[in-house]
Amino acid sequence: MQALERSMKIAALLSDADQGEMSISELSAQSGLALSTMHRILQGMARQRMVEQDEQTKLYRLGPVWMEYGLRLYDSMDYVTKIRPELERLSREVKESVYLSRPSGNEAIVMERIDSEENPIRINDPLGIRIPLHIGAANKAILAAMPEDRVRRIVETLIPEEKRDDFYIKLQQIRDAGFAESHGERTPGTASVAVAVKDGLGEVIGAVSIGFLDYGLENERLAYLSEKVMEAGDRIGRKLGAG
Amino acid sequence: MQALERSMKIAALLSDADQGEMSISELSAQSGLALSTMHRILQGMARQRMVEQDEQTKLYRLGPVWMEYGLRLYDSMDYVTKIRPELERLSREVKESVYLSRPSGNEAIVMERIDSEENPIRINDPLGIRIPLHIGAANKAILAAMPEDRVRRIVETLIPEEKRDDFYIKLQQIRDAGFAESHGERTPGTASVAVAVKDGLGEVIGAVSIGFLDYGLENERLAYLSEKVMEAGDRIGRKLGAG
DNA sequence: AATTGCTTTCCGTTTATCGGAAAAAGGAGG
DNA sequence: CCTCCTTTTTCCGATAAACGGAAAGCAATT
Repeated sequence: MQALERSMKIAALLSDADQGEMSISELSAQSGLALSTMHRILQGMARQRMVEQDEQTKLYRLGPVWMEYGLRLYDSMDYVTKIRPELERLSREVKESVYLSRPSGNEAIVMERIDSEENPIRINDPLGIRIPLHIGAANKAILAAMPEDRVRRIVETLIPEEKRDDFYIKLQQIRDAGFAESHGERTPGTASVAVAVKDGLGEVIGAVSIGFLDYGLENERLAYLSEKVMEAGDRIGRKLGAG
Repeated sequence: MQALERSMKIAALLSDADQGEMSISELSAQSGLALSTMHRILQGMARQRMVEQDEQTKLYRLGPVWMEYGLRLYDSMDYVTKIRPELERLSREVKESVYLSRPSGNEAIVMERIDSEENPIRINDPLGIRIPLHIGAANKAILAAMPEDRVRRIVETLIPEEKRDDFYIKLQQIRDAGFAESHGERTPGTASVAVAVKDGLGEVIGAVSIGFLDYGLENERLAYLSEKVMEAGDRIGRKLGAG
């Protein structure tokens, strides 16, 4: 099944590209595939609308199928009707950017971002990026809310042996506090607070988080943000629990 | 490149499936592919995370890559920061569901939906579906705003020869009125009003529309909605034009 | 007009895909 | 607990489909 493998590699390259566009020779160079091979695969991908080629510049970019299926999945997950309005509310309350992440394997995908309209500062984690589950407040909140055996399996693949005990202690602190916080873990100068969200069956379906600048922050503000993020998490959980 | 073709066919089947899940034998039956072939392809797709298999039920469903790339594309299009807040505002104003569609070939994809929190009635076109450009108010608004040669090419592939003249007249009416409306075209009992949205370069990037129940509707309400949708279209256009 | 830097097509070789058939795994019923 | 049936997974030799080097097109640039 190497055609698929190569296609997905190409999709990944395009997704990370500067303007989301690359020439056939650039792709060939970066992937190590021969030009003719690359050309043939791109033709095939284009027929499936996985990529499209700019008529003028000949550059390739990702096609519409990704969004098509992506949006359908998104819409099938109660986001639009149940979760997003709560995120909007939280964002208006705290006047900061608010995120929703969703676990997927050993990582979480940033599913949703609401930028505060009143706060010009944008930390702007892009939607769709994957972040390992041990990094950041949102992901640690997710881990802390998962059943123990699953946590153990994930921790054992992500964290070197000698650091695991510290990490388990950290997770327990998150459970005790009811929220997770991180400072400068992914982006220097920024911090975030987060809580996990469970569906009606008790499954962890993601985490709500607030991202903000970690500069000259008073303790009261931090307490306020963590209070608000917990409230939002509660409200979403109740919405999902009720059906 | 038949592996790709088959994979995308499978993705399409899964996307249309009941709960978004199908067994390998169901897939094999519906696609006409041999079980072993289907199994091999699904394994390959699973390695690329295009599908995932439920550990208990063995059923397959679409994997996370679609959302990953879909969200990144979505985020690269100014939706989150510029367009969505205006849709929220429009939805709050008119207390109805608001949509954003985006053209892609001869069709448009429903990119965004804001359900009014105060109005319990949900028409609920799902996100991600493709609708031919000659169907519905939003899509006709898009067509009416496109350059003439492009319109002609699209109309000639979508509409039978004897009905084209009527259609061109309809498009001109939309241009004159400044908005498009449709009644029961896709879903009986529902109607919508829409305007096209252009970016800074004058390219049509989509249409904003309001969907509502077409029952006992006074003329004033219709005039109000069309007025509001045009205002929202203007605001978005100006945001995009400014950069 | 010639050069350069790309994209696209050609085509003989080879290798990865194909799918029928057999094996394994899971349930349902006795 | 065992048997029968359904569904999933693995095997493997034949074959068609992908491979990629090289040549041909195409379009700016000098």
